[in-house]
Amino acid sequence: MDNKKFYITTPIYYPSDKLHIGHSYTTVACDALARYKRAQGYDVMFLTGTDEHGQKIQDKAAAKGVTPKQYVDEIVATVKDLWKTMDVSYDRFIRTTDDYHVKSVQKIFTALHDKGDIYKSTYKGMYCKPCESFWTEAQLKDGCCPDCGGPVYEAEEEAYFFKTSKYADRLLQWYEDHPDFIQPATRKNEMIAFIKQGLQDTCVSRTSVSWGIQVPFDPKHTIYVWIDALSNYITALGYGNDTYHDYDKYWPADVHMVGKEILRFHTIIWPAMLMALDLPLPKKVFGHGWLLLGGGKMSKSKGNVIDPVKLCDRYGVDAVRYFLLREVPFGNDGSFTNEALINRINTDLANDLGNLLSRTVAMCEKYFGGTVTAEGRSEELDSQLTDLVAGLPAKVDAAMEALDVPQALVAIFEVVQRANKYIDETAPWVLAKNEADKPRLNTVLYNLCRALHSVTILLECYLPNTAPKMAAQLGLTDDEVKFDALTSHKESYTVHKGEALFPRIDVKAEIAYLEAEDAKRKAEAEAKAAAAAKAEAAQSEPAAEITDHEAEIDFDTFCKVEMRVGEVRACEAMKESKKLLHLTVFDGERERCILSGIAKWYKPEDLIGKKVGIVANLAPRPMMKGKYVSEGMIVAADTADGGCAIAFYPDEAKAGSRIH
RNA sequence: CGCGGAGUGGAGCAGUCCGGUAGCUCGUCGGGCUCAUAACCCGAAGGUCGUUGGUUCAAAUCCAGCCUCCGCAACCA
Repeated sequence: MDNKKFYITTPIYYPSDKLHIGHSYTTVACDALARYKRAQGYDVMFLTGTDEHGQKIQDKAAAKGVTPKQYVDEIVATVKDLWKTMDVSYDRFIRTTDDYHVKSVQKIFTALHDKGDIYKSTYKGMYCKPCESFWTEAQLKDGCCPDCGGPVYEAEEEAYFFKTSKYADRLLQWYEDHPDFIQPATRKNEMIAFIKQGLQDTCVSRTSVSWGIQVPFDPKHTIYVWIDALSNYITALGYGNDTYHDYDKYWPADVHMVGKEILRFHTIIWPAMLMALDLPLPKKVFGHGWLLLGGGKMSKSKGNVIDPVKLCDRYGVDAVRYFLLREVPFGNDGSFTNEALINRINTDLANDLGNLLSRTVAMCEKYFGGTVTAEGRSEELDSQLTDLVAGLPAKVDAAMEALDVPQALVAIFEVVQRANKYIDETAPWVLAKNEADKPRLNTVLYNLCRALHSVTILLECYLPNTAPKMAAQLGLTDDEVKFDALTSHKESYTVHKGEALFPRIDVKAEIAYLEAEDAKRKAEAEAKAAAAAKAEAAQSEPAAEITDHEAEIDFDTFCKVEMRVGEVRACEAMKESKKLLHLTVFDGERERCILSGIAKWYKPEDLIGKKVGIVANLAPRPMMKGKYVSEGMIVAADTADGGCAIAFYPDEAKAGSRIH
């Protein structure tokens, strides 16, 4: 037993805000796996933590008037509280601001640089001046800075790059040699496809962000997320530092549990980094699905986050844990609804499990004063229950080995349901009426206790609060709730009736209550947003709202911009893009093709025949990998809601007229 | 033709690789029981398996085309 180790990690979470139920989902799943392995006698290291650097936190802190460290300290405290509330049994909590991590990351960065796998180049991206931030195209919101909504322009800065591309072949080979490396298998194909379409080297430093770890040999550079965050999995074990000394014992990790959105980084960049460092790769990376809300991903910007603390307060930690572990299918997305949560609690926990314990214990007390024994009279029927119970540990184990936590719970509740049926089949209340049937009655109740005994042991991993309550009612000792007891024989059970495990929830009343709460919350959020908008509007009457002033230009420079009236001769939606309209505009001389990102706000028929302003001397720009060339720009104003409004010219303005 | 996923009774899903009476959970309806948290157990109704065509004795399953939805990528000069 002493050599068996199990190292499991959650992602490190970004503490720019309080965590939501999605984070709880990942962490609780890891907790169940960690508890399970511990119960099996493994030496477990369960790591979680926070990824605390970066622009966004710097901004949030500034907005609040505190230092970034003060800001994250506060959030991290709530994160730790949450895990305490949810009974998450992590062994270690790493913060990327911890000194030892910072030093280790600098060592790793230097080592990669010395090896030639990190080189200096320039980073090109979209830059927002007021925010001093680079954004990727994907991060932009309607072509503007996602933070301030202002315009962005192409810019470049000096940056260090990691040679991810160098490892493409080795990665593919690794996947082939280790078919279980990426879980679930369907995602593996995505990763392979992604690599095959050509890997880019990864930008690993920024000069425009200061809240982060300095590049030791080039202090104006800050190490950008990847090397800082991903390496937490080894620095937390003591790699590159003297704070911990567990690297040899636990690395490589058995499982990195991650959301599907970051699976790519964990199966491509991270392994490539490890290859570059000549370190072993983790055994498995599991990309779980999302807990969707209203069909979409939970996100703070949508205001549709569920606060796990509130749920735990109202329904109990184990109920929430059960829902998370059971409801989201293995590797797929699941959805969170109040109804689903309450149904799960009522059906599985209250009706099936809680009630089974309640009726079993009640009968033991009523008919035998609390003690039932292994003696008695068995019948053929019994094996249908007892065989299922005997086979349960193996089923749970198979599911847990495959990281399929929901399946493990399914197996356990199969036994619970079979036990309920067994009561119906044997009708103990009928047996109780006849003294001659007492031995039979004893056996029936003993079998039920035995079934509940096994269920109690196994459930500890998933419902750490409930299992001890069950053990108390079943009169189990500490030794008897260990995994060894799954296969051992117990002579007798002496039970003690206790409180209901899970009180049944009145569904209608509860839903009504929750809907009222939701409405209240929404109204508050709207009122707040409205007030904020109003305040901003009031404040910004003259100029404050305008953040994109350009440097003053002289008249000649202005004249260089050739704006003319153009007549839209044709306009069509593009099948290749949801955002672009394909316009054919007559500029007085010829028809030109202009692609404009206005499809969201204008239909083709709104524009055909209209006269619009165009920038006529803008350099033609190839778009969509050169499939189209856009020869100009439609003049339009931004609107408050992020949309745009095109200025239409009256008919008197002829196509080709200069606009000044 | 950018990559990928999905379309199965009212809802959510399995089954598709390896063709052969369409299954699970919840919901609905009917019945049984009274030990138990108005819980438990049994039964029924409800689906031309997105669509069109093909292969086959036989297709949810294999092949081809089409439609719709969802990610990612690209894209708002």
